Amino acid sequence: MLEKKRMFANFVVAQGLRSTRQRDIILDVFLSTHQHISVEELYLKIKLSNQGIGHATVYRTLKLFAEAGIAREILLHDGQTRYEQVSAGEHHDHLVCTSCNSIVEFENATIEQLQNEIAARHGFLIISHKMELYGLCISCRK
Amino acid sequence: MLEKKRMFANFVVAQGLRSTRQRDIILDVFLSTHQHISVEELYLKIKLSNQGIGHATVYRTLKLFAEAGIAREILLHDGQTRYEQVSAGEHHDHLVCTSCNSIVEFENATIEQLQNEIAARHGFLIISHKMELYGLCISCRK
DNA sequence: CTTGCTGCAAACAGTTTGCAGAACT
DNA sequence: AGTTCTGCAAACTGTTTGCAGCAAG
Repeated sequence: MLEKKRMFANFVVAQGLRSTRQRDIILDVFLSTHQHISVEELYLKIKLSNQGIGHATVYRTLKLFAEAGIAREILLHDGQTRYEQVSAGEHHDHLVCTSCNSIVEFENATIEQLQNEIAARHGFLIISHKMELYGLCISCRK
Repeated sequence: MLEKKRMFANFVVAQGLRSTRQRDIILDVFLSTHQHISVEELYLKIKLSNQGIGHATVYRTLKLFAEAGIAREILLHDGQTRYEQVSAGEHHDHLVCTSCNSIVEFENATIEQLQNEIAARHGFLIISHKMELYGLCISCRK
């Protein structure tokens, strides 16, 4: 939460962007949400307490959050783009070499997103996942 | 291939739909594709050899294929809906409910493909994999 | 003061839909 | 003959963009 505010603040500075009232408000509201929220839902939530923040700003700001690494775009099958918080405790997946047992960690947002889609299709609410790819590492292939 | 044509034919009969020239053509072209193809790409492909099949028909027909279980919608981040063939013999992964321990099998060619890409990026040769998504199933969510 | 940011409305892109005519059974 | 299906174009929906004014640095 504070962690993410700091992350975004750093990002803003690093990219030479500006800190604005709107971005602060949108970040607060976004961080107060759970699950994946659509842009429209977030926009309406913001509108409740803060007049005069437009759709465009919400769209633009969420893209910034994604770039800053505090939000992730989720695509479901309802034609709306949703965003979810990138949670700190997220773990990495693994490439495991069956020959020398070396392990390489990796992460891939697209796969995570597909996992969410699959879960949604089955009515599941994903809490965590485990993915391990087994094979031969570059040195053991030879 | 023939299998899928039969599946669709059965579906058409079962649902009291009609067999039409357009649906046959679209199915042929779709089955001749690999990977996930966008509706527009498919439409253009069809147009090459068959004049006068409209966008709307392609959209409507692909939805039918999905209902019939021979195609699957894929969402990437480019704003276009894509479809991939549901291939038999695909490896299944699992959705596991942490509350009632029920397990739902699923399969997703796109994830498999991404896994290969990731592996390639790290010089790995994938032999097998395991993916399990943990969460709450539709009945345990309530 | 300079430049980036915002809100608005218009523009866009992909998809869906209404309808009259064509095609299947 | 009775319906469903199709093609077209218009309508829709979610998202992006151009621009004039506003605000942060």
